[in-house]
This record gives sequence, C-alpha cells and structure tokens, in this order.
Amino acid sequence: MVEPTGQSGWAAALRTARQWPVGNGHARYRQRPHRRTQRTNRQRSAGRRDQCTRSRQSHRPTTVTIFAEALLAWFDRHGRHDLPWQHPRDAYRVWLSEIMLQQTQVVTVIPYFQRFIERLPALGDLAAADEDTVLALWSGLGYYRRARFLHKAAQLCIERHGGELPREFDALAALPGIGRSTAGAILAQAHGLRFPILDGNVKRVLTRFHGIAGHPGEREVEKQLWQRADAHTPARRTADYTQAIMDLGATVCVRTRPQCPACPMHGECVAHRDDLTGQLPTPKPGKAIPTRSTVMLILRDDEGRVLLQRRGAQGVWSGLWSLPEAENADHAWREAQRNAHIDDAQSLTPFIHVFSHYRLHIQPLLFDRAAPALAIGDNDDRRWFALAELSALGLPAPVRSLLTALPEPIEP
DNA sequence: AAACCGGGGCG
DNA sequence: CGCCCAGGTTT
Repeated sequence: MVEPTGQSGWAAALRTARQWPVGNGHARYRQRPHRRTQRTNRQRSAGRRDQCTRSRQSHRPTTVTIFAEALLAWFDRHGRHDLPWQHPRDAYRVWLSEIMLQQTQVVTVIPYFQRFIERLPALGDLAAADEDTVLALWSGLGYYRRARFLHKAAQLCIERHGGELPREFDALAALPGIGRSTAGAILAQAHGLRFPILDGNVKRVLTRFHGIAGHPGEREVEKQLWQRADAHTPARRTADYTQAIMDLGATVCVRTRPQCPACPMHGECVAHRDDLTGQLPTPKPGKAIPTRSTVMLILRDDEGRVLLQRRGAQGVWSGLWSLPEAENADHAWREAQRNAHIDDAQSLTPFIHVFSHYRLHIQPLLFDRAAPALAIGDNDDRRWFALAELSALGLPAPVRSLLTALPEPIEP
C-alpha cells in the first residue's frame, strides 16, 4: 500500500479546500468557509495523523470532514438529485434500487425501477405478490436469483419485522440478498444513519484517493477499504454523502479515463498525484493457471516444405493446421522417425503461449533434410506444405510466427 | 473477450 | 471463517 500524503499534504488539503476558483464548480464551497459545528464519534477516534494536525491547528477542520465536505459540495452542484428512488427516499425504494444497481447501471435501472414500483409500490405488495409477477417485473435485468432474494426478504419482513424493513443493521443484514454494504446503504439513505457503504464505485474512489494497492477482493485490502469508508462517512448529511460518493465513482472517478480535473478531491488524491489512476484499483489477479509443455516438431524436407497435420475436433486449436507434437524430446524423435528419414535435429528457442486456462511451454525441434516416409502419404489431415502455402491455412498464431521465423536450412 | 461485483455458499 | 463462484452486461 502506498501511504497517503504526510502532514504537509494535509495542510495543503486545507488550503486546497479553501482555494478552489470560482467557475470550477466549487464556488459554493469556497464562499462558505468551514465552521466545525460538532465533533462526530468518527472525528474523536480519528487516526494519529489527524491528531497531529489537530494539535497544531486545533481550530481547523479535520481531513475527515474535508473529504466529506468537498464531496458534498460537489454533490450539491454535480450529483444526481432526480433519481426516482430519491423521491420519496424510503427504505423499500432504496432497497429495491440498491439491489437493481448491484447488477446494472443507473440509466438501465430507472425504467425497471419505475415499472416495479408502480406495480408493487410498497413492501407489503412485494411480499404478497407471487414469484412469477416478481420475476416478470425483473425480466431483462438478469441475475434473477436476486429477485428471488428480494421477494423472500419481503416475506420475512412481514413475518419477523411487522411488515417493515428493520432499522437495525444486524436484522437488515440477516435478510437474504442484503449484506454489509446494502444494509449500510439502506440505513444511510433511508434513515440518515451513519453507516458506511462499500460498493464498486466507492472501492474505486478509495483505492485511488489513498493509493491502496492490491486487489479489492483480497481480505486485507477490503478491510482497509471498509476502515477508510467508515472514517470518511460524516454524521451529518449521511444520505447525501452516500449518494455523492457513488455518483463520483459513477461519473468522475470512472474506471478508464477518470475525469480528475472535475474531482473535488483530486488535490489530495494519491493516485492522481502519482499518476496511478491507470493502475488502481489493482485488477483481479489472473488466477493461477497451470503450465503445460509440448514439443513441436518441424520436419522440413530438402525443398523447404514442412509437415503439418490438422488438429482434431476436441481441445484447443480444433480444426486448425498445426505442427506434429510430442510430450518430450524422446517421443519427438520417435514421432519424427515415423514420418520421415531424418538425421539431425536442432532445438529452437522455447517460448510460452498463454491461453485463458493454461499456459503452454513450447519447445520447437527442427528436423532438417527430412525425407518424407513413403508409407505415410499426404491426406486431408496431414500434408507437406511449402512455406508460401501457409498464408492460406488456418494456423494457430504461435505456430504461424514460429514457421515464418525459421532459420535457413544448413547445407550438408 | 475480459472485467465487473456484493452476497451466498461451500470447504 | 475465508475463499470462490454465479450471472449478464459493459469496455
């Protein structure tokens, strides 16, 4: 993990927060110097660095509030305030929107949300609906399992919680399809309670802002992200803040080509400072894939023709023309002798070809001056080809490059 | 053609 | 309790 800026950086944050120019979308913030009204629990328990800053400049706002304040100021001007689940912003509507948004972008969700809420306007309607109705309203969104969870959870609310979504975090997160982040989003958005969220947008914003490397799926990384998410979440305007950080991730701090100049936090963003937005968040590591190895036989006759065979219908490169293969050098010699009279071989530089599910270590063996065995003639699946003919054949890319870069035959 | 993503489920 | 996967769509 890359550590965020030191103390001088925090001082800079304070300056930055106060000096955004008019016309850059931050005028409102600039015109309203920060006055700390109350200290939240979070501010009280803020980290060491924070305390250093405060002890030196105890009248200044903490960086915790800087992040939230800057974001809220941005949200007031540039955030989305007209989303259908914001008016009214009740728990049922927030919940439905959160589940839909887990799998689909806002613009796609809106018409589905409206149709759903029109047909099943309250939690009781959802609980009472039959599953076919729910799935029909969901159809086109995909991930139908989540619609079933939604339906099931509504019925559980009737059974356990008097027909309402519970306001207690644990009870909420115990419902199917609602985990820590969705429970937090519902409590924050619908009830203004101070709970953090950590969806994909927030993960992107936080890994960049704090320069947190490592795939967010890793336990340690995710733990850090929740800590940061919690630390930044303000006690006041929590609902707006939650919407704001999601909006920022969705519209400014996007995965490719983020719009850093439009970001209210770019002055303190580690990824922006160190030009790491392209590397953060760290992409999912390609899962460990096995390495297999093969020997590819290049049998070349006096006229420069090479022996190719068509691959079977199964496995990789099915139906393509390719070189004969063997599992090791011994087998390669035996296979070569079956096909031709040969007297020497040279190992060419081995290389690795990567497939989605394994990597293939290829050892090319060149047998020059091969005299085709008469017993095994050309047929539909096996032929000696002149190099000039190769361009008309379907060849695997590594085989093609191998054959086009063959060394000149050594004269006897 | 891969990345994406909160939560469920499995080991 | 922690790791892995499902499931359509987007980049």
